[in-house]
Amino acid sequence: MNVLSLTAIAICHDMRTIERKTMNRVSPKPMTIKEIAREAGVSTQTVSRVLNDRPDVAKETRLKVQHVIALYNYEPSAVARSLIRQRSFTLGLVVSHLNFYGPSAMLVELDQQAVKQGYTLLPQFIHDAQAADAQSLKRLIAQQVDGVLWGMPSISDESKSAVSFSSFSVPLVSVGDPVHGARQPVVIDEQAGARLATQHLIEQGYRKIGLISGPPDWSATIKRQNGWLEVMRAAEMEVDMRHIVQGDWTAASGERGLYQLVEQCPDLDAVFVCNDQMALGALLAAQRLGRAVPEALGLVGFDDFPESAYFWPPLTTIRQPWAEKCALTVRELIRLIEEKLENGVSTTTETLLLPPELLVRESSRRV
Amino acid sequence: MNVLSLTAIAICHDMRTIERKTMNRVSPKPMTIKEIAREAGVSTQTVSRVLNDRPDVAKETRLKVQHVIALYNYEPSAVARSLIRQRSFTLGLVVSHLNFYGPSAMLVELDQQAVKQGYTLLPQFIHDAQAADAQSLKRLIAQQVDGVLWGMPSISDESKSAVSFSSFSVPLVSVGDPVHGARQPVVIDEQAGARLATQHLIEQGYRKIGLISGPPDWSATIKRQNGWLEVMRAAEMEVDMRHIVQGDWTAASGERGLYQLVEQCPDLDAVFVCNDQMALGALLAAQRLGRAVPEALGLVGFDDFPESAYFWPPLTTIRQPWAEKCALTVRELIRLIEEKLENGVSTTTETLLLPPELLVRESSRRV
DNA sequence: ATCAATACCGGGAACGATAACAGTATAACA
DNA sequence: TGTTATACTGTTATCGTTCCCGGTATTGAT
Repeated sequence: MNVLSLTAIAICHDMRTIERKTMNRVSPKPMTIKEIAREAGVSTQTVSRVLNDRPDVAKETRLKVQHVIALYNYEPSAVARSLIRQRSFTLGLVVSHLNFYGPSAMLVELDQQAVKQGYTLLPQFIHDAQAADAQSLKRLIAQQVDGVLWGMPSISDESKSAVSFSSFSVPLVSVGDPVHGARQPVVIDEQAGARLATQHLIEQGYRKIGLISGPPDWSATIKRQNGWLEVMRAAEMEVDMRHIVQGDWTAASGERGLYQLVEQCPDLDAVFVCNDQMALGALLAAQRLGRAVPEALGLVGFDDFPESAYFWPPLTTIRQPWAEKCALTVRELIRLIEEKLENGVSTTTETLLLPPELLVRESSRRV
Repeated sequence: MNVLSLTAIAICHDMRTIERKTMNRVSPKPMTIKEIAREAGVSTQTVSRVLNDRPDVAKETRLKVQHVIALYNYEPSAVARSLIRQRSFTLGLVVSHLNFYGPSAMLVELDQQAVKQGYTLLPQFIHDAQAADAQSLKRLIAQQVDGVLWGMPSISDESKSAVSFSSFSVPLVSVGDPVHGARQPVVIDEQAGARLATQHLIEQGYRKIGLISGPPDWSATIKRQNGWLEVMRAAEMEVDMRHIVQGDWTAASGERGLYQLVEQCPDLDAVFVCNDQMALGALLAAQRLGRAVPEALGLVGFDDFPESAYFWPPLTTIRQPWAEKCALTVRELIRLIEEKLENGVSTTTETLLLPPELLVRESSRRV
């Protein structure tokens, strides 16, 4: 590639010339199994047998049918299939806060895993987190999903009561907040993660450790807060309300949080920030306050946001095994579905607790 | 909230105690319209009329039916509906790279807009970007989607040929890369954005401006690169291959990119980085090279990543009107669908070109 | 009292596929 | 020759809903 070729591309890609196209293309209706059958000179049943790889079709017939299918680029209607089979090979997912790293990372992980197991993911995005209720589940059921993943990371007022969750016609497991009626096959031990973070700060010699927490309706907030509290107590450190401020997971709230914290508690020498975005805000605040990190202020985040390693200074944080959690949860849901299909009953399994991991980078290593 | 209450929460939320639950709940099959009809003492036809708010039902009958529906928490099967109506009120979306900010932001925007217009979004996530082909479209068609949004931000080898895209049974528009057979109702003028960014650096007095670009198979890369090139040419600045390095949108590649750039071109005094994550990496590299930003190195990013304002120094960048683009594109797709349903033909519309916007922050303002 | 118009309701077909069953033809064996 | 097994194929019913039609009851006008 040289600069001359760049110019050529520049011209042909110039978007300032308004593009015109006609759209009057014919839109051929998709073929049906009946038409394929007619073309191939067999019954629809035989076509169906070919589609589903059943054994009792003569080799010659099968080839003929396959030929016609390929010729017309035919694809059987998933809708008609779901209706007759009472099965869609689809997993519903109720999720919100995709603008945050955690939920969005889990979405792709869940989809990947579902696809790998021969299922399709049907996500239902909740834009108003308070409005996630049984309604969203009903919509998924109407779509004939075989099972549902509850991925809401926070507790809405509706779902707190959640009467109708328990009497539910398909298996339901949670990858997000605990919810009445849904099992959590896999849970990450965020409390232990918070302990790791706080412990690390103590080991580095920090003594007055504050907390910037998340919104109180997220269970993650509670768990991380409790982990911090436990270690502080165990180390017999001073803990009171002046050491805690509440954020909303955004960098903006992290910045505000640190200002507030140093005001409430001037001799503060470190902070455990409950996620990395807020930690970024706190880093900016520290910079503006003239407090060098980590020399004059220790800092640990949570989540291992992909950009955290490139903050200045690089952020020490807690990595959560999301991929493993998602993979195992999907696998468990599918197990429940297929087991229910056989026995009519789903068995009990225990909750698996996965440990997070501390990633030490410069921001919390005293020099 | 005081610290004592925190302890209480700590105990009841302690996840180290393994949770046990039995799952042998009854799973009542969802009700059908037939059962509702029987319960209400009317025909299924009448129930259907009530469900669809048709006028010719006696007020009394309607109330009775509605009561039964509410009683059993009945929801009509979307699958059966789609089958008979030949219409699903669902829009397919083919998309990849959800780990990046852009695609993920567009996903929520598209969904929000679709829902607002009474449709449901059915995303099909492509995990291997090279494998996005006509196959993914066939799968969506099998699901009876009424239209498809092509959201792939890069060009795969498959879709480059893309023979089968044009003869397609439902309307298809693109919110991502241009693709043969799909219109782009709305396009963001990224080239103009890149011109704004580069122009701004020149106005701040920088003279040797490098470029850290993206992967070559993203049209965004080409456009941003061309915008930079145009302005450099117009300002009669020196431009050759030593001023360009290629990244992959990640912060890691941005860091590497800057090292490489200053090596190739030691008198460099500014960089236009094609997205904000790479800009973050470049900021780290600058820090490590001992080049203060913006005094000793000007820097402008692209995309307005939510965290950019909290980088150090805060990042000057280009904001793209994604929300507007998504909203208008969805609206246009729905227009095409409904028009086609009436006339059988879709009309031509011109492509709308939206201008991005320069956000000046400290990283590119010389002091 | 007759007729037409209106309001309301139900019966049957259909959407596109599969399940269950019932055939037909050929081969194999007694 | 008859019986039975095997290989293959077609017919009918079905999933849950809506569309198209026809039917009855009520009203109002003549």
